[in-house]
Amino acid sequence: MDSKAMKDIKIPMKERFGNYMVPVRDALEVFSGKWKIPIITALTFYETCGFKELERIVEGITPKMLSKELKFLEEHLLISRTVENTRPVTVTYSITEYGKTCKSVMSELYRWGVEHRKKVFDIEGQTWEEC
Amino acid sequence: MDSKAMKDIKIPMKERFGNYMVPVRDALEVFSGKWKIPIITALTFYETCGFKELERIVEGITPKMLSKELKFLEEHLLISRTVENTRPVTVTYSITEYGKTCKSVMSELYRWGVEHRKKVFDIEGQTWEEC
DNA sequence: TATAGTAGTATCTAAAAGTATAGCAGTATG
DNA sequence: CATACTGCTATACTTTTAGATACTACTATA
Repeated sequence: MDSKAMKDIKIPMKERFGNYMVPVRDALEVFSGKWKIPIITALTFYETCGFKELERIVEGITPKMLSKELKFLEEHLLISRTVENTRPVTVTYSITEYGKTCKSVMSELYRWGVEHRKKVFDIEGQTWEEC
Repeated sequence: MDSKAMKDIKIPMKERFGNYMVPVRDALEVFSGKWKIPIITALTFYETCGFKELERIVEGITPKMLSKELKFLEEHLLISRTVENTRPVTVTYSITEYGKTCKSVMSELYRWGVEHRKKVFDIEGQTWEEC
């Protein structure tokens, strides 16, 4: 008997799923990293913030990272940047209507993360509350 | 009038949300990176695969990365590793029941990613189908 | 004039993530 | 006995990401 006929050869992901991974990676590009979700959450909560305000609200971020992430989020249409004609010039960042659609993803990540923490860390005798 | 009383000072995220970010980052740890989702998807689809099989299915991955990611996913209880008593020894990796709970997160990431691609890239005259 | 607040940029460094290449131990096939 | 398959590991390297530190330019206040 032909052993090659016996073991069914599993075809690669791309062949099976095509570009299934592409939008998933797009989404991950937006949500992964240390700072994007905290910034989105801050702007979702406060609606509008200045640069220095965000620096204080998103604790630990450096101006370089904040600047970089804000540019990224603006390019991805999640936030908007407005220069106010004040002295000194102030810049306000706001969540866009589109940016608010992130909530569903973030709450799914949160929901799964809470369960995951229970599942994985309860074994090691830790509890979520202690963190 | 006191200007400090006028502008409401926005308190930091940690103070406002506590450890809200912790489970979100836990979830992102599992789903971010280049290979974890492809591996989870492959094992969700095929149920059980050998190491070399995964190397072929998840195209482009190196054995080092595959080994590393499989260890990670096993530690996080998403997959199980079984050594079969055959000659030569074969090792099979399977998705666990718990591992299947990733589906909800992945489909949310997919769903949002598809919309995002439309929103962001249609502007530049590209369409999702071309990718 | 010194200080502090606005919004950032520039430069350098460290750490993490990923890639390339090679090799090992075991078994089975021709 | 050479080749090729199984399941990996080791080493060195590059690329990406993030962080630390300092600095600019402008305005307002004491």
